[in-house]
Parts: sequence; structure tokens; C-alpha cells
Amino acid sequence: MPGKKIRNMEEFAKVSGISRPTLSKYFNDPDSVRATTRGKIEAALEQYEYRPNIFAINQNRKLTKTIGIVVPYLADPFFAELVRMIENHCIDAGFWPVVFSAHGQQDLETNALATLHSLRPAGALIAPLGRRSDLEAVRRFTAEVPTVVFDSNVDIGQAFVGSNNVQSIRMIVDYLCRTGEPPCFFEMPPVNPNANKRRDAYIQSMEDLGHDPQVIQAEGAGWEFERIGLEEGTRLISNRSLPSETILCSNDRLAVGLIAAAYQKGLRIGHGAGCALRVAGHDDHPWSQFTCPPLTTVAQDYEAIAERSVGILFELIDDEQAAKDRPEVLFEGKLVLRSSA
Amino acid sequence: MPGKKIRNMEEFAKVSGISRPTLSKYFNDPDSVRATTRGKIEAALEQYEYRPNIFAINQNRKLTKTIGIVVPYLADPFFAELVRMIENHCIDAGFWPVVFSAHGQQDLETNALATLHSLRPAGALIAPLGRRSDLEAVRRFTAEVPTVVFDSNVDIGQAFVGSNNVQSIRMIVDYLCRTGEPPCFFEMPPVNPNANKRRDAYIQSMEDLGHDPQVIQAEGAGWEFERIGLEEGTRLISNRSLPSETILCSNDRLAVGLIAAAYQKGLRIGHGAGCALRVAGHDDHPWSQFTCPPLTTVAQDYEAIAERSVGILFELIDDEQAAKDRPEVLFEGKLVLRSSA
DNA sequence: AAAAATAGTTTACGAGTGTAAAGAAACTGA
DNA sequence: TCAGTTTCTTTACACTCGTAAACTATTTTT
Repeated sequence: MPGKKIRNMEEFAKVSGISRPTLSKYFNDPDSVRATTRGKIEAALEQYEYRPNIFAINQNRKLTKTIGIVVPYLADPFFAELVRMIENHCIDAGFWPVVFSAHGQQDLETNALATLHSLRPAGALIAPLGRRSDLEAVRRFTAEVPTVVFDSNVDIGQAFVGSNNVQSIRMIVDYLCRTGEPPCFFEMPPVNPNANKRRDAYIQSMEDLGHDPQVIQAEGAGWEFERIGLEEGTRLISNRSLPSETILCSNDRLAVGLIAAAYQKGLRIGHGAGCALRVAGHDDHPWSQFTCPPLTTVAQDYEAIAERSVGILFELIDDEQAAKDRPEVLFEGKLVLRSSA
Repeated sequence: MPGKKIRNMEEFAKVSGISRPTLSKYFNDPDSVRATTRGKIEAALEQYEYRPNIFAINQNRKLTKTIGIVVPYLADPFFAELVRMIENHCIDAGFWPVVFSAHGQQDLETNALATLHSLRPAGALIAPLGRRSDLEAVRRFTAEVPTVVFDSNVDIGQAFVGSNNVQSIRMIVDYLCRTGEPPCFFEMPPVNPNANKRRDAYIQSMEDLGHDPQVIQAEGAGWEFERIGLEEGTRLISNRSLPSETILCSNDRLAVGLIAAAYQKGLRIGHGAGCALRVAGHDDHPWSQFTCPPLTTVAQDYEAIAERSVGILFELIDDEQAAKDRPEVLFEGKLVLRSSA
């Protein structure tokens, strides 16, 4: 039951009977003071409402407890989910995560980095816009803040954590070829290196298997991937211009749109009898288990990516030498067989 | 082309030839200095890389430029989208939005409020967890920070902005009754007042129309609404225990799960011939246009809610008297007719 | 119980900005 | 050009906490 309001650490020192420097130590690391002292402080905390002023704390600390998280588009469930996990890891480690979304726009990304920079964070986790990023601005940022890049591997930061697109695409191409007609590849204008890697991996995998790769690029920009999938899918189906009955989509959100298009055109999706199309995706987006039919896809290991990014960042923060070789950690995708393909 | 690094405002005063207090004024509000002075400052800003230290700024300002945004679950596309819009409005107005997600957990919500509090924000926009909120903690927060509550109307804060659930539910119940069998209502254990309002509005609307209300409550907790809809939907269909062929879901995410269940059970959804079920939702979630079939629902006016919440908050910040009567702004839902019902 | 080690107190300064007051400089309009 | 107004400069203190140094109190070790 917090009682009287305490304005600053000095006042709290008075009521708790502990000197201010010791309190400062305590708030930095509760285990750095003797148990009896800790007890007194915590007893006082129960009685009085007091929290150190974040601004004053960070003003003087060489190393703040702030971790910046920058993603290209927070309303994308993939990033929302990843950020959720990353935030939890940061909080568990006693850090304060601050999330920025570029909302798909370069100026907002650059601005977020500038704001973040002036927060003097201990480190940052960045999933760059990719193509649209102001790479110079990002580089300036990473020159001063230990940064782990995740998801989209542009050559910046001190480490990268993401998925092994080559392996995952190869795996699903393999599966699709083994179980039916070889797939064509449905993509949009690439927004980041992942998209390119996936396309290239598709082409390579197909050639290795002795098939003819067929890439369809949907028009459209922005982050409404489902809409792009729906519109282009509708057109392709209407024109009967799909080069294969099996379609591997560059990501699940595109697949969601394509599935909607097929449904609306009366085409049944799946690998059973009476099905006109097989559709597969990539990422295992939170929604993909609820499409009709449920989407066969490759799961990115969200939890592993989140856990490892944060882990590497903490290593970087503890030991700046770890930066030298820019490790790249790639997690393997897992095939998620559902009924769409 | 920013050149030499400037460490603080004093140094920047030297190189720009403008006194520090004037610079301080400029950074607070660029229009508060003469155009010629502004010109000199901005010329210097081009040449030198300098940004005022956020911590030092906020340490002394009575009113910071920080706006706190707290949502119950950021990975829910409804909140992700709303937050995206709110953030944009804040940035446009020269404020710094800081987003917190409670990730569905009370302790995280309470903690977010405490952290936010110590940021001494100019104001806050809170969508409370609802039932799970530690109302006392929230109230303590709102006693000191001008707060607009949105989405979920618990009786705290200086204003509320949300949707008129009574009107919107009445409208869709009306529509469903007019065009086919009267709907039953499919809900989960209510997580916030909206859920209760919607159920009650359903019951009232049905009675007003002379029909027998039928409420089905799915079991399940947490924020994986689609899963709840899928699992309970599967059970209901298997047991043939649906009291009506028309199902109004408490929200779109539940409907997404139910639609998946119906699909997997081979039931065709829609209002045409050969359809076994009609399914309607509420909210117009970003996904609901891509379900199979596309979901008939009631659209919440995202942009209006975002714009108005921020607008009212700015009024509160400018004039604390505005708080007295706790205005409640309810936007009307719009019927979105697609093919699921 | 004395010596050694640990943890606390007191004192003092530093971080980078906001802001107030008094006076100097630059504009404004006739 | 000159009075009146506005804007800038100078000076000084405030905000809250981190942290270092010198010293004292407490605990641990032997």
C-alpha cells in the first residue's frame, strides 16, 4: 500500500534511512547491497511510492538499460509476434525495450533511428526496411550502437539472425515436386533481401531437380500483401495464365490473398481429389493455420530468432570485441504440412 | 552532410553563433524564434550532427513531448492498426509516441503504466486489458497523467473514445434477421466491457425484433481468439449443436476461426444457395476481407477512433479543465456486406 | 577478540538541458 | 530617425541521479 509520494531519491533516502548512493546502487542492481539493507529498502518501497526518474538515470549512466527495437511494419503479424517475444526477453533481462515501427516508410525509419540514437540505448535490434532503407543513416547508427540485425540481412550491424531461406525454400520445393506438379513461384516486387533470396533459391532448387522454374511477379507496392495476392491472383486465374497448378508463394500473406482469390473464383485448393490448385507459403504466419484450407508452409522459428537475437545483443553489449566477425545465425525452416498443398 | 560531432547544446551554440537559451527555445518550437535566427540554426544543423539529449530535455521540462500508448495486445491486428494510426497523428503533432503492450498480462500492464509514469508523459492513450486490469493501478496513473481511454470503456481516464456497440450490433442483427434466419451469438468469456456490451446488445435487439436470443459461449482464455473459434466451432458443428444456421460472432477473429472450422467440416458458408451457414463478425479486422468467403461484418472506424482519441488528448493537455465531464465519444459502426452472410 | 574484508555514509561534483531575469541588440512603423 | 516592441545574449540556478573519494560501521575470518 504505497502511501506518501516521494519526489526524488534524496527524499526516499530520508524516509528509508539508507544513504542516496547506496540506494542508487540498489536500483542499479538489487543484489549489489547486503540482504539486510535490501530488506530495509524494500520495506520502505512498500510504504512509499517511489520510482527513480528514468531521464535522470539515463542522463548519467554510461550504459543505459534501454534496448531499441526497430521493425519495418509493426502491423504485420510476423513482426508483431517477433517483437512480442523480443520484448519479453528484454524485460526478463532487466532491460527496457522501446519499439519503433517504420510503417513502411524510409523517413520514419531514419527518424526512428535518430530518436533511438538520442536515447543512447545499450543496444538495438533492427529489422531494416531493406530496399527502402537509407543505408547510410542505418550505418551511422550502427557505428555507435551495438546492433543485431534480424529478419532482413542487409550488410550492417554487428550480427545477423534470421532464417535460412535457401534451405527452407529448397525443402518446400522438394516436397511440392515429390508430391505433385512442380510449383511456380508467386512473388511481389521484392521489398528486402529475403524476397530475392527466396526467389533465387526457388530457381536453383527447381533447376537442381531438373524442372523449369517459373516466376510470376505480382505488381503492387506497400505492405498490403494480402490485397496484392488477391488482386493478382484473381487476374491470373481469370486469364488462366498460371503456369502451374502448384503455387509457391514468397510469403504467407501473399498466399492468404491468393487463396481468397481462388475461393472467390470457385477453385478448390488442396492436394486431394477434386482440387484445382495447390498453394504453399512461407513463414508460418499466425494466420496461416486458419486459412481455408489451412496453409502448408515453412515455419520460421520465431522463438529461436527472438531468443538468439537478444542473446547475441547482450553478448555484444558485454563484450564489444564480439563484433569483429559479424556472425550470421540462420535458423532452419520447418515444413508445416497442412492441407493446402 | 553532417560533419563534426557536437556533444551538447553549448558546443552547438558555439559553432552556430546562437546562444544556448535561444537554441533551447528553437528546439522546443522552431517557430518561436525569428526567421533569420531559425535560418542560421538550420544552416548549422546541416553542417553539424547534433540532436538535443532526450533525457536532459525531459528532465527539466514540466511538460514532456512524450505520449504513452498502452494496448492490451499489440500482436492483434486491430490494435496494431490502431496504434499505427495513433502514432502517426502524434508524430505529426510533434510528439513522441511510446508504445507499450501488456501482452495480455496484468503485471505487464501495471508495469508498463509505472514505466510510462516515470517518463512523465504529456498524456496517455490507454486501451485497458479490461477485466484483467489492476484498476487501482490504472486509476493511480490517470490521476496524474491526462489519459484518454479507447476501445474498452472501463470507468477511468478523462475521456473515452470507442465504438457504439449497441448501434452496431443492432444494425447487423437487424440485417441478419431481415435476410434470413435470426442469428445466434457466438462469444468467448468476455475479456473486456465491449464483449459484454455486444452480447447484451444482441439479446436486446433480438427481443425487440420478437426473436429468441441464443448465446453460445466458447471456452478458452488468452488472446488466440481464432484458435478458440476453430476449436469450439469444430465441436459445435460436430455435435450439431448450433442453435441457428446464422452465427453472429462477437468479433472477427472468432469468426475467422469459426469459418475455418466450417470449411474443414465441409460446410459451405454464405447466403447463396447451397450454403449451410451464415457467419458474421464485428470489427472489420484487417484480415476479414480475405477469409473464405469474405466476412460480412461491422466496421469500426479505425481512423476516426485514432484521430479523435489523439485530438481529445491534445485538448486535455492544453486545457486540464476539459477533463471535468469525462466525454464519451462513440463512433457508429458501418455495415460491411461481403459474402459470408 | 583482533585483523581483514566488505558494505555503508558523507561530501562533492558532473551530466545536458530548461528557464528566469536583466540588459543589449535588432526590428517595426511612422 | 526615433520610440516602442520584439528578440536575442548573458548569467545563473534548477532538475535528478550517477559516481568517485575518503571515511566509518559492520561483518567475516582466523
